[in-house]
Amino acid sequence: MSKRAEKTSTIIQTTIRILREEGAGGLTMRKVAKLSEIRLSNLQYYYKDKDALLKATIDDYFRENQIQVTQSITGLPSDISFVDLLKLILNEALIDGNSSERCAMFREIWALATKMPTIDALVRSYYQEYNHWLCQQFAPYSQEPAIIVSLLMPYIEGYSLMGNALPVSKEAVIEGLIKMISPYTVER
Amino acid sequence: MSKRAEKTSTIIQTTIRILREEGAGGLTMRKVAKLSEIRLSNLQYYYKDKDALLKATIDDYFRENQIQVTQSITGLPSDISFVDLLKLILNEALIDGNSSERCAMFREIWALATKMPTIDALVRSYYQEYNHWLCQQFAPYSQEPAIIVSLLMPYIEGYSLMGNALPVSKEAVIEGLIKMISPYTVER
DNA sequence: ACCTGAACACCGTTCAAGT
DNA sequence: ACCTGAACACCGTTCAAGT
Repeated sequence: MSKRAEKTSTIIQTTIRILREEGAGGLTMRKVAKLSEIRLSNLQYYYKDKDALLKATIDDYFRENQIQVTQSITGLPSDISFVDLLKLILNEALIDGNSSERCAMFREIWALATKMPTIDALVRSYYQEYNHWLCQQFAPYSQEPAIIVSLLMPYIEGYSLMGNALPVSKEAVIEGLIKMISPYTVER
Repeated sequence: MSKRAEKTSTIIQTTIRILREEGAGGLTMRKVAKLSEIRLSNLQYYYKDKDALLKATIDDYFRENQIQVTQSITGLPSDISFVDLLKLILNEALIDGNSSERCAMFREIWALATKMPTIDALVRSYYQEYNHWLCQQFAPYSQEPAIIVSLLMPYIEGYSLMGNALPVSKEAVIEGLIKMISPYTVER
């Protein structure tokens, strides 16, 4: 690994850590520099300002995330029923946003995206790739995977924001979601 | 209106404006003071620190918001069909998060809530009241309004985050949502 | 190409002091 | 009760200077 690659890697990792633990408000160039054990001016040599650092960090974060997500489904028995697959996915995906570091990170990213077009583009293409991949996973089970994905994915993200304020339980929600998707399912 | 009420009101309004236009990152006590035409130390007399100002502001913002939301549905013909009512609501509620000031505000609030328990509580009770009110609106049309609300509301919030990255159009999504809700509908 | 420190205008918070 | 300015430690960014 080149010197540049090594340094930028530790910088990005420190930035992700701070973002996770303290949010964008707690992220300062000086803190990143100190925790990365370099000088402020050296940090600025690699990332000329805070925006550049944020862009690179979120870009990297999405890449990591995509790998994790992809691995989470592969390795399942290939003869699993669609309903069981959905139950599995929903049980993992529907989480209280306050309990999860991943959700905290995404909330910061969503807020940043409204003010930084470059990050907004990153978010959008992340979701597009995710959706596309999920469509492929659902294709064997449905003739309209696109509509299933379009009904599920926003719900999952929204649930992380207000799932703890709903009048029915998570189990009831999952049951309802699966019932709503069943018309799009295909017998095999 | 008392002096205190007058001053705090302009302070809160300025804060909302800055939050909307520049986000929490662009909000500074000094900027709020200047735009409210008072001294920094005077601002701090009313709100002892940034957290206190944010809490009061978001509290106020939710109150305003609740009034607007409530008014948006009242005044509809009372013999409107459930499907038409849902179409109306969804057409208004499913919006691209980048185009709306309201969404920008909510994204900031969600991010703040992860770090500030006091704001998290505000968000939660806002959603709970909203959901409860919506359940009442749906009660005449369904025997299970709670599950309908629980399926719709998170979707609406999630759509503001990633609606522009879905493989199908907004119209197709609305059609799908209404189809999914129809089992819960009651003939009148 | 990579790294440094000093300087600048700004920030939140504290506090002793006024009316 | 309401308002003030000064002081403190911190912030992002710029830049001339080093290797």
